[in-house]
Amino acid sequence: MVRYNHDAVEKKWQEFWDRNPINVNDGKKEKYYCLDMFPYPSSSGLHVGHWRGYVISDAWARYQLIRGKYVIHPMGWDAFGLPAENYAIKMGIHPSITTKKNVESIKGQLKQINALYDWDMELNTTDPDFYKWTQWIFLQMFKKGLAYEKEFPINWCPSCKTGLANEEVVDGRCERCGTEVTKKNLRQWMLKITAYADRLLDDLDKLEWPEKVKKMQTEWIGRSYGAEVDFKVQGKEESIRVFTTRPDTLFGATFMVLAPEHPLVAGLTTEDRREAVEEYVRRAANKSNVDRMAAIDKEKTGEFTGSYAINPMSGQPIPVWISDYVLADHGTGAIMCVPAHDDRDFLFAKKFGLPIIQVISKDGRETPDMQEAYTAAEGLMINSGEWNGMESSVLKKEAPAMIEARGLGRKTVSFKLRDWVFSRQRYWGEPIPVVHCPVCGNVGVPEEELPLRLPEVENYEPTGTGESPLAAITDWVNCKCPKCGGPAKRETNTMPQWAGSSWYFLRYVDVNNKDALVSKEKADKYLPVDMYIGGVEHAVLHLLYSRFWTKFLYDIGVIGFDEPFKKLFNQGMITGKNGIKMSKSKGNVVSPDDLVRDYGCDSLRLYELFVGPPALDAEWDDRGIDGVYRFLNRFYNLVQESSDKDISPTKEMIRLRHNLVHDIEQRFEAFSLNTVVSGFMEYNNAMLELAKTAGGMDRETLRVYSVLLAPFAPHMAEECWHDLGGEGSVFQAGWPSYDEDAMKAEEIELPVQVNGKAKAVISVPRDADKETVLQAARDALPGKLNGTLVREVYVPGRVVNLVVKA
RNA sequence: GCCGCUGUGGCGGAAUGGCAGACGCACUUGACUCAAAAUCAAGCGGGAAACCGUGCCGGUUCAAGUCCGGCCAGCGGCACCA
Repeated sequence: MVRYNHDAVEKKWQEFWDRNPINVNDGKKEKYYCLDMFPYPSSSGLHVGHWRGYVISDAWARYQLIRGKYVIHPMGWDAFGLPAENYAIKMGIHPSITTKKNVESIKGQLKQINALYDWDMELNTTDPDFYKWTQWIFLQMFKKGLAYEKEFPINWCPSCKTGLANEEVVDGRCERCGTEVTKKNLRQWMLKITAYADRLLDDLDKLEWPEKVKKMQTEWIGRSYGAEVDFKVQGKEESIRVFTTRPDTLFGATFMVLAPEHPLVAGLTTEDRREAVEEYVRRAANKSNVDRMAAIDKEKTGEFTGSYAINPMSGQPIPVWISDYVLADHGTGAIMCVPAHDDRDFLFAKKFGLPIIQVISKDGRETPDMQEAYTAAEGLMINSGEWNGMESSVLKKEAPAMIEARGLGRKTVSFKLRDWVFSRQRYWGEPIPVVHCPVCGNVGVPEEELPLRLPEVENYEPTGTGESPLAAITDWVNCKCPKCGGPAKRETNTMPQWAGSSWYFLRYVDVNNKDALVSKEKADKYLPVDMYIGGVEHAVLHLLYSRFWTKFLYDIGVIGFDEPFKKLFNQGMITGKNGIKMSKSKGNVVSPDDLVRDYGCDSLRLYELFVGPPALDAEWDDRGIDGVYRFLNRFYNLVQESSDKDISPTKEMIRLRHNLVHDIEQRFEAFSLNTVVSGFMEYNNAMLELAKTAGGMDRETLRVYSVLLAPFAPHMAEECWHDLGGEGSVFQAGWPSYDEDAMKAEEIELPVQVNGKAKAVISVPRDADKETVLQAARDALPGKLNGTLVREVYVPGRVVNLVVKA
């Protein structure tokens, strides 16, 4: 057995591909855009988990290439972000230097994968030629009123010393560092993503994405249909506006609850209640998200304001309370409470002895002594004046229009999605291109002045006061108003780490364009992304933001499509032993570098796929790589043994060839990449068996095998392709086809069951008739049929089952 | 609490309703070798066998890991969203 020298072979073909490019854009081929989520150039480098996604996408990209497409498969760097900045704070080294160094080392690691990456398209979000366009997009949003300033209590990470978007708060903690998030009243730049809420939701239907991700976005956007209803306050001018999804229960509203932060609270509070209410508001303000979530399922708390509102349908006065179970930033920050038909209102009413009026009933009668709320919209209306006797489910749909017609409120839609808090009080990000002028207000930096470069600073340390480190550079901050020429100050906040990644995929195909972020012509020709591969952790962050930006750029005519990623695949995470996430601090990081050195790129590529179903997490175990390495050696040796012989294919060999193509293709198309690899092993084992008697395999079958193997083990495939007399490159050979008829054997093996349990195997001609098969089955089981044969089942080509009664 | 995913040998895992455990790892034995490694060959769920075995309990079917109903466990998402 000849040992396959992976070092020499892989080096040889890498040089060959450098001289003879295999992925050539001749302008005629159909394009295929296969994209990886680009990495953050971290100092710890790549581990075997990063490889997995890159290998999956590269195999898919190479498959498209062999199928005759021009494949766009770029790579770049999402390089703004906290680690480089924190390192700068600690060591005083500018983030751009750290970033550059990390990019170089990771690029070296990436090259070991030998993906089809077109490095001429490489981009970096921290490159001024790139972030010029990030700023340009912001300016267009500013012009359209989609970027606006607002002061309000935002999520604040005390450790990162910056504000956060809602999407960056996970379980009340900072998505990055895990620190409990607090509230801080800050002037912020906001992006009006809520203006796109309906489209972001409805267009999910167009996407071939994992249902899980679509569902997460659906829930995040959180659309609910209902009505806004105004409740007049007794004896006062004001009215309280509520949002409800259950206007059908309006007659059952026996009290109201306002969020403690609601602007009307102070005005509604009567003197005798003031002390208690103010104390409650103070305590609620100090509660963190984590505290608030811990309070779910616990007893409700609240205070009576002393005021009453009028139920607009029944005309009855109902007390107005405050409680922290009502959220200030959802709906209108106030609710009507229908204790008979809402769990939370029921608990609140029980706790504080408030009246409960049942308005929906299954049988038209009141339920005596209700023990829990009846929340279904099913049943007949009772205690509801003119609505009595109506079907609740019907009324639920019709009530908003009826309420609107009577001038009590209006039909409306509510979303959970909030506008995107877009400014960060940190250094290492894109400067927000706005000037604050005391005369003209907020003025956008003129487009011809872009990029607005990030200035050098002495001190990167975030101030923690809500001011960016940039605020200390007075000669940068002080500037002239672009509109009136008077003295003005620059915006000192920077953009969040998600800015560049919201549009980078558009830039790859026109990476050097000085006049536009992408030319219309190239955008039409090469975009959007056909297949996007990455982890599931960005389901409501990057993937939502980039959909928003794409839709905006579509609306202003920059691009001609409004969804960035047609297909999405989320690969599972590779973990260390016992499912523990690989991390430097846990010391369980497995580097691909040694494995590439010892086993070669192809072996590691195959093993990355072989570890398990690509969508599921997998525990890494170094030992398994021996299996794929042995397999590659065996295949290599079979090729060596066969290449100089002229073995004419037997029927079995031809049949194997067609079955091979069929099986690999089917598994590949189904993205069952682990079974693609095991399929290669199975067929290799079968070929070795046939080669024993024939002295080798026929060259055509081995050539076909090499083509199929090429997306996964490109070097081995190219080597064998050439050893077998193939011309050019294996990647230009075209994807082989198969013939269904040629796949079938003349004799087939059929399992014979008795009462559904396998007892024997018979071999019959492929086209044998039913009686012949059944006779063969009976003959195969002498003595095992103790009982009366009551039924014989024959599923052609599959199974025989003899049903016997004792 | 709600939603989703997962549950199969010592391990990773495979099975369009049709021979459960493909493929691989680990392990055992043999060949080669002075020896080891590598390689090759054989074996490898339990049981002496009949048989029993895919988280548990039922059901549908000639036939269930697979379909249906009800549970249990682990992981993930959402969570006082009106």
